[in-house]
Amino acid sequence: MLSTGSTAQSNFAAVAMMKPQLETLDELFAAVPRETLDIGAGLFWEGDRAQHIFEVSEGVLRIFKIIGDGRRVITGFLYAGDMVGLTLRDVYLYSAEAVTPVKVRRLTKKAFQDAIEHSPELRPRLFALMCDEMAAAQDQMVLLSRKSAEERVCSFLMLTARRMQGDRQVGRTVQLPMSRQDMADYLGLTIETVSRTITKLIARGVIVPNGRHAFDIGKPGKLLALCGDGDSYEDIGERGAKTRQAVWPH
Amino acid sequence: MLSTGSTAQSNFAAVAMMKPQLETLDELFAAVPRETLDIGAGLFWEGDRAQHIFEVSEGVLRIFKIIGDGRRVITGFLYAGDMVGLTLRDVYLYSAEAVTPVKVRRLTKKAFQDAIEHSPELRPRLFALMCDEMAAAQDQMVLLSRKSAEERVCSFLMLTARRMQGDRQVGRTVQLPMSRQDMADYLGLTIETVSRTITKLIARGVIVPNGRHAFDIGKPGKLLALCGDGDSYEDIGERGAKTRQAVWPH
DNA sequence: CGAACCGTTGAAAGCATTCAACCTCGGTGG
DNA sequence: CCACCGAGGTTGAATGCTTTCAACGGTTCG
Repeated sequence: MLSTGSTAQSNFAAVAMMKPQLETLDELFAAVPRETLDIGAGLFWEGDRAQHIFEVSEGVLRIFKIIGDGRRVITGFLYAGDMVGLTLRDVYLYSAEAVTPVKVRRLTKKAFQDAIEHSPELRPRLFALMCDEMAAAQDQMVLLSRKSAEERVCSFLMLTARRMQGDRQVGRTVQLPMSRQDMADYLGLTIETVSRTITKLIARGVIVPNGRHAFDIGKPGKLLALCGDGDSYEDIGERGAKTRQAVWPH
Repeated sequence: MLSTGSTAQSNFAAVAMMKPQLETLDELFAAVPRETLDIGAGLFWEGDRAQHIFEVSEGVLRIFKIIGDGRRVITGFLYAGDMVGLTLRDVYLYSAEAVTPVKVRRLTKKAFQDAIEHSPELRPRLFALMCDEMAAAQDQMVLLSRKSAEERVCSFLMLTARRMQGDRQVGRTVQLPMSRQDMADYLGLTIETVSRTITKLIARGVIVPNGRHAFDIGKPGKLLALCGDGDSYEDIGERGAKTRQAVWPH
């Protein structure tokens, strides 16, 4: 499938000739022209033949699955720098749509695989990326499995705030480019519950509205405590001794 | 699928001769002695330094995270042939315990990485494995996000039945080695809800108890329809005028 | 200006949880 | 041998959080 031989034709060759030692996955896509997606436009659909790998270079994408009777589950939001469509299967397992105007670059799966296969630099980076994705997926399972509506919304605000850092996070502002419906479908709630929860957080001064799709974080410590992750940091909390089980003697 | 004692033997020979072309990830572990875990014993804990990669060669393991106030979320069950501890981070992101008596083999992370790095055969296999894991994680997000208690339990039964296939699935029997509490923590429900749901499924003849930790599937078609994945197959049930919303958004 | 979309708010209903009691089955010890 | 016990599992009733149904407010755009 992926030969190590010196038969490095394919469009990867062009890239390799210009700069034989790619060091980041970004650079892999650098030579490709950017494509534009309007708000709401689809990049690909669940079930489509998976022929390309994409890199988001601007904007926000939502990744989702739909089950039988129309229920939608958003499994993630992707920001600039994230990669989409990473799979070995022959079809995509989810759909991708633009939440905001989006710019992406695409590589054929084959080109991407060749590049990875030929670059000992890139492989650990790809591996790390997939590990991060798994970690995020597990955190999301925790959220969906055991967190209350308030904890879910607070976790989402914190996550998004963290993501924006270095990007455009001015002070303590969180940008939420997606609709309430998107948030609901990501958090496993209804649009009404999301709305009500946000209203309550505002009333308590935890967050301060700044337009409908941005909030200033009024009480960062409180917000963090309300995430329900309750590990360290919880200066505000009162919950007593935590029974951290003894380590297994083996 | 599993490496039995005898194949382990021959693989060991292959490795001993320094045969450079391993073809499956299984073989990587074949030369390593197996370790035994009693029921309930931990393999590693969330936060431990991640120094090893494990392969389950026998039994069932549960993977879980615990948040602040004792809430536990089981993110997966691992069966013979599955790998555990796959991460590039320096600490494990979850804990692993034995549900049944378990046998595992371990490789240091470094040894594993070296093997992968030197084997063009193995890399795509590892990649595929991680893709499968992501796919499973996303299915679980769908389950936790939008499925009813009944749909969750049925999905779990189907999943487990499928996993057992070829292994020890005799006829239409599903083995559930884990406790109801484990099931609840995996499905994002309480133990009582799991119990009640199972009772109802039995009453309807969808499943037939066969000891407390095994069920015969009385009505496979019905069970499948009740999973809520609602793609084809679901004409078996009665559930008359189900407002089958337009199928696909494109 | 009105229509459509998005978001908020209110009231009622529903599904899962919580609290509590009871059952069942192995294991144990008198 | 059998009574007792404890863990795991089941069942019942009440509570509660989120959902559902419905109406209203606000903003954007033709």
